[in-house]
Amino acid sequence: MTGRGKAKRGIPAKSDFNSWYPSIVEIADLVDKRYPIKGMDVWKPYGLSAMSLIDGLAREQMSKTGHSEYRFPLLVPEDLLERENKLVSRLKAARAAGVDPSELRIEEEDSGFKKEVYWVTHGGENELDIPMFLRPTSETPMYTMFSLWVRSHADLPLKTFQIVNTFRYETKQTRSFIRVREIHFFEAHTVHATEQDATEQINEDAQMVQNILHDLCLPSIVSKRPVWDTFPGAWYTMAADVVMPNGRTLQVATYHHYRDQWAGAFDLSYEDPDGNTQLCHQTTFGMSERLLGSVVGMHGDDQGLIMPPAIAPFQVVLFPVAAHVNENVLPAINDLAESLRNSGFRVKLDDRDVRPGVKHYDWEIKGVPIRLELGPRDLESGSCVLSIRTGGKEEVPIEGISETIGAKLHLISEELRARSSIHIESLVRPFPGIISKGDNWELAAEIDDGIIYEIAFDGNDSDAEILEKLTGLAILGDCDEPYPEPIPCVVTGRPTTRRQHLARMY
RNA sequence: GGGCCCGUGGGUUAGUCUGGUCUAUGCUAGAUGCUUUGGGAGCAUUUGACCCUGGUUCAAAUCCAGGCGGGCCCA
Repeated sequence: MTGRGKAKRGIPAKSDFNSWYPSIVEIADLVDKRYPIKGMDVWKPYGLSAMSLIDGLAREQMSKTGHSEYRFPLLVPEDLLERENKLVSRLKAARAAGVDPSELRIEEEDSGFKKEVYWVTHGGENELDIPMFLRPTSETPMYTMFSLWVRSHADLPLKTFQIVNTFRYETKQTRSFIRVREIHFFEAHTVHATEQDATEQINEDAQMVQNILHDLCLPSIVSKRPVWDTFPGAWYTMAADVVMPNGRTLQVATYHHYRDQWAGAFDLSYEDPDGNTQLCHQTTFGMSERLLGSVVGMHGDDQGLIMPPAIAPFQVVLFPVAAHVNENVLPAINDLAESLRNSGFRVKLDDRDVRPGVKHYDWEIKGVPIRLELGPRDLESGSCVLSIRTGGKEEVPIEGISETIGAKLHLISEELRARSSIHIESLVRPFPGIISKGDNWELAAEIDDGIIYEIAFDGNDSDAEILEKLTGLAILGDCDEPYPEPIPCVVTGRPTTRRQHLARMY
């Protein structure tokens, strides 16, 4: 890390995160945002490769836990949506009334879902009898088929997933990977005989999310979302939030326990061993390219991206130095690249005819964990020079290079985890509390921008609203790590172990 | 949902307020040649732009209206 200082290719300082992020995704060649539709970027090979590796992590988890990959159609006929809308409306009304949903009449209420989807209304020049929409998520198409597939308890559990593009007509400001209109979506859907089985699936989902985030070197806050922030049709929603450098949280994974609510709407039932018909219990688990967005946001620095080794499209980039003065350099580095490739590393040999400095900067911006240069001097000494993206440059022997690289990659992952843990800890602080002033509430002390506040909270919806109005922040929900001892709730004063967070969400 | 701002080569930018050698500036990126290679070399040659439609005017990148596209802030 010597002799640097000036901005590279106009990358804004990372301290100016709101400028840095949109610049870096294009400068590092992850996406091209110039496609003329808001919120629909072109995936460039480097970005797509990183995303595919993230998908690989998800597939690995799915495979280990007995999920099978499916692919459902993109288009959904409008009439199927009616079931979903009725379900959502009914649950919404039930919540508002504080009544058990089964005791409620079904109202013809438009859930508003229609506004968020893209519609296909024509086939050629002919208007379609039944319009179709582009899936915003796949409950509707999948559950329609599940009800055909599931007949008996022997068909359960049914554990499925797919990785597809989904569409949402976003009207808010879009951001690459963070808020997009064409979403690269991972969704796992499971069907179980009992609520308990479904609950166990939720636990399995929680573990899988942590496994993936570990590989991405990202700490997270896992919360059970408040009732008003629960996915439509779900019994409850769990979410993992990553904390971005500007202190805003980014929801990167959700998993929902549906109980038998969706099964009721989609006639999804099975015959139990006693010959009785029972409704199924379901879960879903979703992730998206937001995982890549959080990797970009969390690990990058003023020099560019830093790719965690688990998903770096190239873990090692090799380039020759002064190959023209010693004709042995090129064959030697080719051998070196080949041997690293055979050891299982993702390797790129950059033999472009440009000066070495250019290559250093290029690959630094793209966040390649290790750059390896080999020149005439190294041939003499039987060594090569490694530049580590998280810092440091050193000469190492070529003998045993695969082991050396493997160890370095491991250290880089550890370093990234340490950095992001420090980062998240520095942004989460205790809440100063609120004070009652007659009918009004006031903050006990000023709160800072870009900080996540931890609270003990045991209040209801309107208590939460007081907090959210006062702070301009949102409640993430019940953290999966409650307080060991009860603490007075910041609003009601009742002792509670419910640890929650207030944050500005993306 | 409410408000504000901006559209000039691939990127970035000057020019717009005050219409006129603007035949449109600089940087960067691209191409070709020479040359160079252990952290962004140099020289020469060269490609490439006023969002669209209409209006005002002798004259529009510049003023006006509408459209399209993009960005920001607030609820």
